[in-house]
Amino acid sequence: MTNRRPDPPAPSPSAASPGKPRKPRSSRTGRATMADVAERAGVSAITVSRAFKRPELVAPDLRTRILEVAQGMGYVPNQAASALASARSMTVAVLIPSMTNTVFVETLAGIHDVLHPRGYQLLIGVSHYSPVEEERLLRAYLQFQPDGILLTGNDHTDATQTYLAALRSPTVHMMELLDDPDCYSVGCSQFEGGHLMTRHLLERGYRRIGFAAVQLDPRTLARLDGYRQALREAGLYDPRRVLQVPEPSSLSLGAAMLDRIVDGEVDCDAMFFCNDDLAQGALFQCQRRGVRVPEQLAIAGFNDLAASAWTTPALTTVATPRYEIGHESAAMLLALMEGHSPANRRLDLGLRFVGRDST
Amino acid sequence: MTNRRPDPPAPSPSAASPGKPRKPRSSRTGRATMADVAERAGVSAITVSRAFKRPELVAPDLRTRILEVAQGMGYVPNQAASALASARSMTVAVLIPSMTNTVFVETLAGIHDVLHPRGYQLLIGVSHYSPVEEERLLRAYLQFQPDGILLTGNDHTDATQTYLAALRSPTVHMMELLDDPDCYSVGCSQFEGGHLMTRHLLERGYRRIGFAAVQLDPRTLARLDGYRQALREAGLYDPRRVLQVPEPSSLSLGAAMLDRIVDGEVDCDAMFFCNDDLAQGALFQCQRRGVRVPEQLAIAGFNDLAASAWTTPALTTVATPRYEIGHESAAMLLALMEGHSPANRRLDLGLRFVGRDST
DNA sequence: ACCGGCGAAGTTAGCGCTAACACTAGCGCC
DNA sequence: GGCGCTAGTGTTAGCGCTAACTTCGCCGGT
Repeated sequence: MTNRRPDPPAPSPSAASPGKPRKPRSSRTGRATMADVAERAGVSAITVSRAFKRPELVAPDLRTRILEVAQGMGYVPNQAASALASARSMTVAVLIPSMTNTVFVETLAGIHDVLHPRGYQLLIGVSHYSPVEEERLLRAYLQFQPDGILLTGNDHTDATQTYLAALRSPTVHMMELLDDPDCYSVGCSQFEGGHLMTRHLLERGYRRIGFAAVQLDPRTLARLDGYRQALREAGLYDPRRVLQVPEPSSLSLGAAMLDRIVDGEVDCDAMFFCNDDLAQGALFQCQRRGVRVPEQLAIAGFNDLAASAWTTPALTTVATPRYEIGHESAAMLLALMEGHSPANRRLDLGLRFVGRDST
Repeated sequence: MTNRRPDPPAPSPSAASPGKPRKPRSSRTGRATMADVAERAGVSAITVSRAFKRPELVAPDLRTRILEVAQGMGYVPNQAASALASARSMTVAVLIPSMTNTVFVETLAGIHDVLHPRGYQLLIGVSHYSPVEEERLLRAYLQFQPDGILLTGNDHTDATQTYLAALRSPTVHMMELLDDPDCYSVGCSQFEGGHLMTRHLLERGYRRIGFAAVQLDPRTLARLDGYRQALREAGLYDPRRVLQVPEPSSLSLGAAMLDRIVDGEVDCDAMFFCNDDLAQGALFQCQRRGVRVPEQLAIAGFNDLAASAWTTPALTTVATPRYEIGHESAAMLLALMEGHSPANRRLDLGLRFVGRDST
């Protein structure tokens, strides 16, 4: 047993008299500190630090002993102190528009799978598709001095852009591909996706193709552009076939939109919903109302969510590489954080058309 | 126009010569510090600190001026330094089993809505239903010295329990209700939910009621217990009607389970799926195979996900108050973090039976 | 005049850790 | 036998902020 006896306690246990500078162990938090571990192990604090952070610099046996002592004392390194001293927070801020949308959750998974093994923690912020909220979140997260930042899309407030420019922190934009050569981005072309699906519908012989959009999401609008261009190329574009609503997408919104379509508000033989949620809602509503899909109305979605393979009929859609987007964005960010410069500032991961029975 | 001119830059912008101890502004990170703001505003650092954190202690005009100066310099407080000095990280660790399961995402939303306005940041960890992984995550998050901890369920490793006991950090367990009087918990009775649904099926006249479970989730097993007890009370329990698989739940797993049931592996006239994902998958598969629900087979789920109202037929299920669980857990944690003791250590938020067409 | 009290600022001393350098053996080498 | 070299450890000096005092000035009451 080593000598555990601390200096005798101060006369009054409440007020810490400013007496001797050397405290026995454990600060106000009651947690063991690195100095406590060092003392117990008979080494200096820096050696304990190295045993944890730079193991190759410490003799193996000593390291083992230090880790044992630390474990025995329930020592946990203090990340705040480490971040302050080393100017590295081992933290990455991730801003996404939504967490109920599985698209972004899968992106998060991809990010996590790359960054977590390297010791980075994610600070996840949900902007609810609002650039202003995004700015607020960014400001909050900057307090953590994140070593890197992952943003969704390129729809940011001026203040956000200013912050990012003033900061030296590496930043990667996910989902959309940016043209700005100073920005790093990983994603796929939403425009191309819209174009792709519309061409498919044209090939299938549909001539009165509608588009159903929610306005919140800028990616939706890029798909709309693709749709528009494809129809213009075919000489079939008619703005009256575009149905746009301000609400966030949901199954019930898709159902409601289908009602408006079937009830004659939009004259079309095929409807391209800007995402699978809406399309699924529409399909469900078709079942309820007895609308035959695709005979009476063809329905297409976007994203290829899990349930889209299971609806009746199964939904034609475009698969987006969202896990990969997260994965590759994180990999690119990692490279930037480690001072490398990635081969490509703009990584297009492509899209995959998924033809099923609904068209 | 106020004077915006900063001190002239150091002669050599690259290497900061180790000359005078007084640095002009901005440390190695290049970011403005509190001292920089203080100097510019002509006050001491502590006043800047107070202007941000304890506004009531600073004269209003001075405070306004300080905030303006800070804004102009792009100053962002350093959370690591603040945490170190104040022993408060303004951080809460949240451990959930899954992020693809919307149940937990909605819980997160509830947590966020309470904690975010109070300035707390969430550290979100996903354990993938593994107590060992949960322990690893907890250890990682303890480095952040979180001011509070939110855990899911009560299925933890011994080491996790030890950590929590050694720590003084307030902890609230979500989802399940714990009997331990030393623990705080907010949730609903999974057992009661299983019992409730099974009673409903009995009332409807079903006599050969099966249960489909995934093993990963302890909450699932509690529902199974409720099911078992209800059937035992009715003298109708038969273990051969319990279908248990090890995989994580998904639509396709539900579909696969339905196949096994319909193909004769389980003799039943009603099937209680342990969650809506499985039940939805089963319903989809019924449509494909032409199994009439509920005439040939009744199907029930658990949780009441959004899509369950839209399937054909609509799914009978039990609604769980997951947003509320998150909300109330966070509220309880907040009380604990602020030193109050909540009225109730164990908050049961109840369940709601949702009868629809599938039974 | 004097005092107490209060509101509003400043001073001092760390929080727990790590960068950067300093040191000490022990080794091989000409 | 002194040199350089490396591996392994220690010393020093902060990182940027805030708790806990201390100080200052002003007010009103007696």
